[in-house]
Amino acid sequence: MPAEVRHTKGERTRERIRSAALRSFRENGYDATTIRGLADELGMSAGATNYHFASKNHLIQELYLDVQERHRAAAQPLLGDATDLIERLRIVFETGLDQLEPYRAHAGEFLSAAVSPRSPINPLSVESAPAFAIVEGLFAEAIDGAAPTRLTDDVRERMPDALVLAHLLLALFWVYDTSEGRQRTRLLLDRALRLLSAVLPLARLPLVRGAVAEVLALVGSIRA
Amino acid sequence: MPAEVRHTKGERTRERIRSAALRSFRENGYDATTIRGLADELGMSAGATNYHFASKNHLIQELYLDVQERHRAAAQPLLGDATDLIERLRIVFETGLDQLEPYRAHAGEFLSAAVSPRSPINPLSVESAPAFAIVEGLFAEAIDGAAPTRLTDDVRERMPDALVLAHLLLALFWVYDTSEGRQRTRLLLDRALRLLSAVLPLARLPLVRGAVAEVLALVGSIRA
DNA sequence: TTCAGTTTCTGAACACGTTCAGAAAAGCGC
DNA sequence: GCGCTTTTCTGAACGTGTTCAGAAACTGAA
Repeated sequence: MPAEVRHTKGERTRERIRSAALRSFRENGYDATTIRGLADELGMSAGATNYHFASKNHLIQELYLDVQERHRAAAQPLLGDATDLIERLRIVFETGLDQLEPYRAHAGEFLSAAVSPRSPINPLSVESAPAFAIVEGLFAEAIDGAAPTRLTDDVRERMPDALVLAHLLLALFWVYDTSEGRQRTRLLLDRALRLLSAVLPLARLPLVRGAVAEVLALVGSIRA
Repeated sequence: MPAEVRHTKGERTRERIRSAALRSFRENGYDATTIRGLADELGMSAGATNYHFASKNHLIQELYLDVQERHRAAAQPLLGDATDLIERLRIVFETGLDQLEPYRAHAGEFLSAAVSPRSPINPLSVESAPAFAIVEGLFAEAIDGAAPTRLTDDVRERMPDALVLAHLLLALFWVYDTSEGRQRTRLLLDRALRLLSAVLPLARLPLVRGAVAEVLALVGSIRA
């Protein structure tokens, strides 16, 4: 018996299924990854995978976590170099998109598998919260570490939550982006950040400020 | 032979399938509507439905058209009474949401069935263009019929396209809205329109105007 | 070591959407 | 009405995710 085999047999099997699924998702996409295929490869029956993961859908949750952890690993080192708020946001958005590239060829399959509000693994569900807490943390870090801006507190504190949703929207755009190398998504991000930097000072205007805060709060309320 | 039976047999069968599917979608949702169930009800074999509709997914296209035509029928009479641009937009958005209510219970199923970019019936696909042209026409009508505003032309002409996407986003929010009677979605719409009316004049500012036009153009480019 | 209790897995079954060879029906020119 | 072509439909088959009764493997206390 190898020295490092701790945990129960179940945990080991679960991990084997997890890593085989992640690899197959990346190589073959969601649809072409079949339960029976995974089971054959691992020398077990199809039903066995359902013992460890309630459904094929649940395996995507593992993919979320994997992507978000890579996102953090990619973004944090770069955040050290920038002080401007917009530039820091750009870093988080850009590195986030980078993590999606391996799944580009099959992005639509994952989208439709993940998007149903009934699904326990939809991005806004409670079950997905741990994964998206990572991204929210990144945005909070980007804001907190920026040179002092003239944001009012009510707007500032609602931004990370809204930015996570903006990031999900950008990813949605990315899925539908058919341009070479998804350059249109990158362009949109650049232009949207420019626009944001132009209008952010306006968020201090009396008429605008309250409306912005309200909309941000409502938008944020959609997450479970 | 009845007097009004024109068309070929195929057209009549296709129509029978269509209306049975729309009724079942409304009553039972997408998942619980099975091909075999429809076929039994209509006294035909399952394969027959596939002859008329390439896939179950394609039946949703019929639902799109149905919803959009009801949308137009609901919005147009009300547009006669309003002259303010924001109020006219509100009418189009509100009546659009109204049409979704019958499908509320199963909205998630339809979303995940419709959302894949690979699917021929995703809302941004060429195949969906006829349905969404209706909504785009409604928004264009809302803008054109409004009292003169101070919009610049480059922004004005890109608005209908962007508003259709805004409408899709609002519908996305609606799908995830768990509040009683989807009141949060209505509230968000109200507040977003208020915000829009506060910032729309700012779109004339030199620095902002170009950025707005660029972002609108990019956002619109996502539609096939 | 033994054995009872728990965890893990098997293998068959089910309902589903879809495909397709070929049968049946419809339509049409004569 | 006849014969031929085209349209429409059948019925069986396939592969899919999922379920579940019961078998097997594992675990820990006696």
